[in-house]
Amino acid sequence: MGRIPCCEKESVKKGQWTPEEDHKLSSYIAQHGTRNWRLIPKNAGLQRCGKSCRLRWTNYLRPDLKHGQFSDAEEQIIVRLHSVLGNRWSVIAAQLPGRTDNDVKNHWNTKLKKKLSGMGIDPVTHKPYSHLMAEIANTLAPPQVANLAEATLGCLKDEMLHLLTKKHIDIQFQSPGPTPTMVNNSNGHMSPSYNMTSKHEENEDDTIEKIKIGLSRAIIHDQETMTPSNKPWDNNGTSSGNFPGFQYVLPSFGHEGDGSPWNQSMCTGSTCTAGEQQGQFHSKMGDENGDESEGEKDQRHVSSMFSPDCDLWDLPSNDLMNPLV
DNA sequence: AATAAGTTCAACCGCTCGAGA
DNA sequence: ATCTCGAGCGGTTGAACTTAT
Repeated sequence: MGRIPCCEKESVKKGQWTPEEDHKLSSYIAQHGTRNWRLIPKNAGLQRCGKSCRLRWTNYLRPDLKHGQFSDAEEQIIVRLHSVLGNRWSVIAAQLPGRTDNDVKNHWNTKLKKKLSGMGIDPVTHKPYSHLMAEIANTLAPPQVANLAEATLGCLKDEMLHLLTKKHIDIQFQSPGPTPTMVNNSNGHMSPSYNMTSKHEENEDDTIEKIKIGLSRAIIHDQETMTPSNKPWDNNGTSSGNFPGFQYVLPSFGHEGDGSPWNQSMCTGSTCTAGEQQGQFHSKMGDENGDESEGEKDQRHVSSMFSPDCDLWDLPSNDLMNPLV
C-alpha cells in the first residue's frame, strides 16, 4: 500500500510559475493566510499542488524575503553554523533574516563549498585537507599509508591533470617537496604561491610521480614539523585564517582527548548534532536600529562573532536570533 | 556567430516529524 | 498505543542563463 499522493497528479501543473499564478497565490494568502496548504490552490483557483504553493510562497513570494547577493557577514554565519549543524538548512536560515533554507542550501552548494575547497578546507568536516590526511595516515601502519596515498592519487589524478593542463598551473617540485610561500596578493591578503617555472615539459607519468612523492613527504612532514605557530590554517595558534575576500575562522582543532569541539562533537556533515548538545550561536544580526551604517554594524558583529577569542561552544543562548532547536 | 561547458537557482520528490483523532 | 494526514526538511533535478572555446 503506497502513500496517498498530496494531490491528483494529472490535474496539477508543474514547472515555472507564471506572474498570474503568483498574483493569485499572493492575493489569496493576503486575504486568508496560509492555513491548510492543501486547500489553498483549490480556493485560489490554481492548478497546483498545495506543496508547490507552499514552496512558491515560502521561497519566493513572501514579502519579508531578501533577494539578491549574500553579504560577507551572511556567508560567515552560514559557514560557521554549518560547521556546527551540518546540513540543517532550515536552522541555519532561521539565523539569517529574509533568507530561506533553499537559498542557503543553494548558496552553500554553488559558492561556499567551492570557496572552502579552494582554501584547502574540507566543506564537510571544516578541517584542512592536509590535517585530515595526516589524521588518517596517523591511524595507519606505514604500508597502508602508501596505499592511502596511491588510492588518493587515483581519485585526484584526473582532476590534477585537468588543472595542470587547462588552467596552466605548473608546479615545480623541489626537494623536499612542494613548498608554498605566503605572498601578498593584489588585495593585500596573504595567499600561498608556488614556484611556477616548468611549462608542460613533463609528461603525465612524471607529473604523477612527483605528486606522489610530494604527497608522501607532505604527510610525513605534517606529522614531524607542524607546530601551532606554523600551521598555515592556524593564525598564531588562534585557528583563524585570512584569504582573499573571505575570512574563515576554524574551530580549535583538537587532538584525541583534548576536549576540543572536534572531539566532543559528532560533526559529520548532515548527521552533525553537536550544536544541539554543545552550545549556542551568538548573533545580533537582527539588530537593525541605531546610527551606525550597515557596513560598520556588520563589521563589528562579524568581528565579535567570529573573533578567535569567541569560542563556538560558549556562545550565550539568549543572544540567538532564533533558538537552534 | 555557433556551440559546448559550466553555473545558478527554482522547483520537485520522497521522506520524516508531530499533532490530533 | 496506533493511525492518519498536513507540514516541513534536505537531496536532487533540470531549465535558464553565462562564460569559454
